[in-house]
Amino acid sequence: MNLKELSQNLGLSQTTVSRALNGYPEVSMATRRRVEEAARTFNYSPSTRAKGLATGKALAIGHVIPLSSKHEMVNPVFGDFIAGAGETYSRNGYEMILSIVPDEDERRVYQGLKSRRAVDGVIVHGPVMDDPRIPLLHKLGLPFAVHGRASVNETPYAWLDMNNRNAFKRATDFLFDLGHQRIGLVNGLEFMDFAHRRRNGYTVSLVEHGVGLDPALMRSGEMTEDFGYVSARQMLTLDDAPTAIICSSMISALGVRRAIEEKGLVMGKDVSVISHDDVLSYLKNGGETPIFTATRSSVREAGRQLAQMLLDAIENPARPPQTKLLEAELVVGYSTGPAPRKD
Amino acid sequence: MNLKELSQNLGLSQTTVSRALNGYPEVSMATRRRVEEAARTFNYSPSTRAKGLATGKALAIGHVIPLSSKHEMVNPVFGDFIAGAGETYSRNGYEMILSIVPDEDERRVYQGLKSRRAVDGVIVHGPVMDDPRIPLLHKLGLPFAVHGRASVNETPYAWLDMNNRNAFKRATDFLFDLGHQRIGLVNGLEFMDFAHRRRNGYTVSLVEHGVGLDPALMRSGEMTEDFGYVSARQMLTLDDAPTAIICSSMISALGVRRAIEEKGLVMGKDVSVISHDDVLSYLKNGGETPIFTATRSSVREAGRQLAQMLLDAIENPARPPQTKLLEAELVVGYSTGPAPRKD
DNA sequence: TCAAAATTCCAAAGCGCTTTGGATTTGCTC
DNA sequence: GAGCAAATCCAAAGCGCTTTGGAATTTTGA
Repeated sequence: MNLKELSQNLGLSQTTVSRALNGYPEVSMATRRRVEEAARTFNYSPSTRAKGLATGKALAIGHVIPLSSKHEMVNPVFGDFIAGAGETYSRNGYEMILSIVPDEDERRVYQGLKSRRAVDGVIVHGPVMDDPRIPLLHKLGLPFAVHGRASVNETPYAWLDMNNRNAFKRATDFLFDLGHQRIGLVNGLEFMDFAHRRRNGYTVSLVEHGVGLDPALMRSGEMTEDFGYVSARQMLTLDDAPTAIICSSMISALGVRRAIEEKGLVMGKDVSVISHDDVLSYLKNGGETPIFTATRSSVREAGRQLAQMLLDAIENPARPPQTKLLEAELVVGYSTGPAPRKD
Repeated sequence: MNLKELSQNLGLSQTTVSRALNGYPEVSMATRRRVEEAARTFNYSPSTRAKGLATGKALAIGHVIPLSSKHEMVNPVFGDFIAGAGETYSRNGYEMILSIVPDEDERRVYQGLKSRRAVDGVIVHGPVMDDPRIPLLHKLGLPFAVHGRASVNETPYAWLDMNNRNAFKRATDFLFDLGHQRIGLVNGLEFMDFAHRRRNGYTVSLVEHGVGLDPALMRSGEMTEDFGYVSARQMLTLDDAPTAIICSSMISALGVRRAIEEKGLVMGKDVSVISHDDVLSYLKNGGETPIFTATRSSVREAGRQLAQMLLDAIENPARPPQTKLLEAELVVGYSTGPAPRKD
């Protein structure tokens, strides 16, 4: 069923039917109802392609997920982020189109999306320090919004980020308050912007508390369970082992816990652990009282909001780019406790 | 830059330029080269929308990810699957469009995709037993392919599945060979087709070995770390505790291991564990020698192949639906060993 | 050399929609 | 009941592409 058939069926012109369906005022209440009714029974909806051609809008947003050729890792956060963004899109009549791309092809993909006029804008995932995609997208004139930030870039752009620095500073402060002095960091890859900021928050707290940085307590890598395990194990075999560990992801926190328990220690008593919790749907942090003390910020909610920001920006290109910083909350679970006394 | 501008620029008609670009024979080698050259320098590529309108193809495949309103879980497997499928699409000039949909809206979404002519076909994710989407898609006349299978459905359809039954039968057999007699199962939700088949494989092996089914050793639930932990802990406190546990997911296997170690037992010695490993990029199962003995089948590879099957089916609608059953390999790691002697 | 066959190109229609510019009808006012 | 504004509707152009049906040019064969 297409517009022509529908309008013939109703004995109206295509114009009138189109207007009725799109809420234009120059059509009577009676006809509008009649048209809507017919559209429903014939299961008509306008072809996105044709509509797009006519309006010049794509009614689609692109998500380009980088797939590092080095580590071949699909960001585990992305499923939930996409789920959030998808809610916003479907509420606004947009499609989401997804490309998963080896990072050396990224430039080509953005150019393709632009020149094929396939999308009205894109979401940038997983920004790295001084991310080259930002000047590229500026140059292409393709509206975009970044999940996270890319330090060092000077031109303004739209982003939504969790306050990584602050979250990790607070987490570290919290551990100091509990009396810990030796605090380890199991971080993500630090060319990723978020990891860089987290380290920064951690560092600042140490400095403020007059504690020197110890490279042996600061690890950075792909956030797998095994990475958490290996990192924590190494730290815990040090003569001067940490009494607390801050961890960038729930998955690696599981590994950290394993290392602790393997040593016959008790998490939350001998060694405290704070993790960051993205509130991923398949990684629940316990029930009412969380297992891990964690800085918590829902990545799905971030998806919802950032998508909306991008749609707004597309709607209203004149407005300067919006930005939004979400504060993580600190939820206290069983994995932290007062520093054990040195005896 | 659009076709018109490009052709004016070259002093050719739109027809000729279009033909040159699409590999039609009625254009000389010389002009073709000239056209291709120009397209490249002007960074021209045809608008997908316009092309789709003209050809009647959408050049897009839809992925509708169900989001159960009950558990709100985004299937953690889906990121890697999508990554695989995406490779196939981009190689074939297709876009992937994604909808994440509360399952009560699924019907509407498929109808929408169809009536908006937004996609040429769809991939069905996460089939449940006797999945209603299959008759629905048949009725809509929307080409589709299923990742997994949906038992009980009678009409033929295209699918690609891992041989879940066989994998879990082999895993169970393997444990019997090692002398285990009490074997637990930590399965996914058993209204999901894959989980149902896995349980089936497990059951058949037990029966063949003359071992009765014990409900206390068979758990089914959302495959989180915590679910693995809780399930294993319960089993291990039984008087007649299992000496081996088979687990449907690496994530819950981590929980199973935790429960084992918490009891002061050693995995692979006191309690053997076999997991299914989807080879997710963020959940590496150790290095050369895997940590967990596992039935292994790459979900990313499944994505690649199923996408190709769907494209073939769209290309060639007359052909009867293709199906493909992938066998999982059994990789032996440190988590299994001979059954401990009863003393 | 000239007609027939290839080769190379083009004008225009059509895909399904929106939107402009106008035409027709209806409802009021006096 | 004439005149005018408001309400209601429509024909046709245009979005950027593919493709049909032909026209113009070149090559070939006798």
